[in-house]
Amino acid sequence: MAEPTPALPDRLIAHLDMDAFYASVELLRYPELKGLPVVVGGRRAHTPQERPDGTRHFFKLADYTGRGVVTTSTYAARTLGVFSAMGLMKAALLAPQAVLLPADFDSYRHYSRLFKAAVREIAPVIEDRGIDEIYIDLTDVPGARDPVGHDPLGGVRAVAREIKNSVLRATGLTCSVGVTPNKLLSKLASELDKPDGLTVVTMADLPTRIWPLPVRRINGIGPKAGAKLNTLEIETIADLAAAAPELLAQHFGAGYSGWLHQAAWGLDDRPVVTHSEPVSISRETTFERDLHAQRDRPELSRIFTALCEQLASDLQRKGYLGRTIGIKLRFEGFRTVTRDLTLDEPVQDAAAIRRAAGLCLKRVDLSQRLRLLGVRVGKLSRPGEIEPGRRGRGAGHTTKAEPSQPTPENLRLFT
DNA sequence: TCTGGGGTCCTAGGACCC
DNA sequence: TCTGGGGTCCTAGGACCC
Repeated sequence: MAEPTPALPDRLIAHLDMDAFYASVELLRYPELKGLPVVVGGRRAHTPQERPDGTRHFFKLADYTGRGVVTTSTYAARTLGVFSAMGLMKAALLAPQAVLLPADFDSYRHYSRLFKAAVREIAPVIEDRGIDEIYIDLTDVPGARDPVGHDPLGGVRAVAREIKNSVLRATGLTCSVGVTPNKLLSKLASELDKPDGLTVVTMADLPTRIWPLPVRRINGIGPKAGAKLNTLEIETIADLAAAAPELLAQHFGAGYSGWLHQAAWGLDDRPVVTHSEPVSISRETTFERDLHAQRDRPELSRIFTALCEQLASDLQRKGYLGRTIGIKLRFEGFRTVTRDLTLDEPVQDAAAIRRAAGLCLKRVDLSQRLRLLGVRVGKLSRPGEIEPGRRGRGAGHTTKAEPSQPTPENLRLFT
């Protein structure tokens, strides 16, 4: 009698993450940079220059001045301590000789479409998680549940291998794939053997593969929750799994503490969501230098109008109207403030957005200098669509927003 | 050496309606 | 006149993610 085949999990979920995506796309264009520390980030103006002899001049990180951050770095740059979201000025201290390239999102979107199309031909149930990663439901992919030899997971391993090969053929880029019974574990698993990894993790592997990791690796535990867990002497996912649920409930809300416990035990039943509608669309910009509402009024006014125009064109191109218009301000010192206003009828044009955003602006004290200005549109609908969930509030419209800080001198600052 | 730009979701208080 | 409970919408802020 043959051994009974061990039961496969109900679901087979993959997480696919492109390796150092933006930087890798740049290396396709500039192969002479392969193996060197390269950083993508900052603003234009650092585009490599072609020399008469056909070679290229690249800008060095040391040459950079300004407010940018690292968007991606190559693995060579990471060994020097340069990681995503780090300020470029700080990165320049760690790796002055690293090559700096400006981000080229059109190109990244192109490769993003290519890799997703390649995956879709093999496994059509895909959830978009941004430009460089996806979840894939492999449960019903032909062959995924077939054992290979004595390996019950041989079939899904082969499918994942095929997906990786197909992505490489379509783009010239490598990716890392984790396959587990759910999204939470797959996201962790895809990182275990980066770059160019293929990692299959079952519930039985939890103690050896997942529990030794720091809690911060869990998608949903950020800097704040991570630091708080550490003060409770919860450092690893094993510590979190062993923590008394009452202890967690004392320090985190009922919902979050329950989720923390479930996550540590590798439990997650979220489905792979193949389609979703946007909730909001926004545009924001950080200034090269901090601007003052009065002294820099013309410049601020121009930027404000431009943001509204870009936003309106985004809405029109994507085919949405929005009923809630909001602004975001970031002051010197990084304090961030938002204001929003919900209109009776959805709008799509720059003038209406600008008008509503101007009303929001009047509710903010503008005595501090600004480093960022943003405009947002929410409560989106399609043209002609009856807005979901909107019930008339009568003609009264009683909740007229009051200025949260009565600052009459703001009234005509840059509106 | 200060920290981008695009998002989502959650919480909490107050207004308002039944 | 006082008390009250449920449900939804609006607004502001914050945590988190890519």
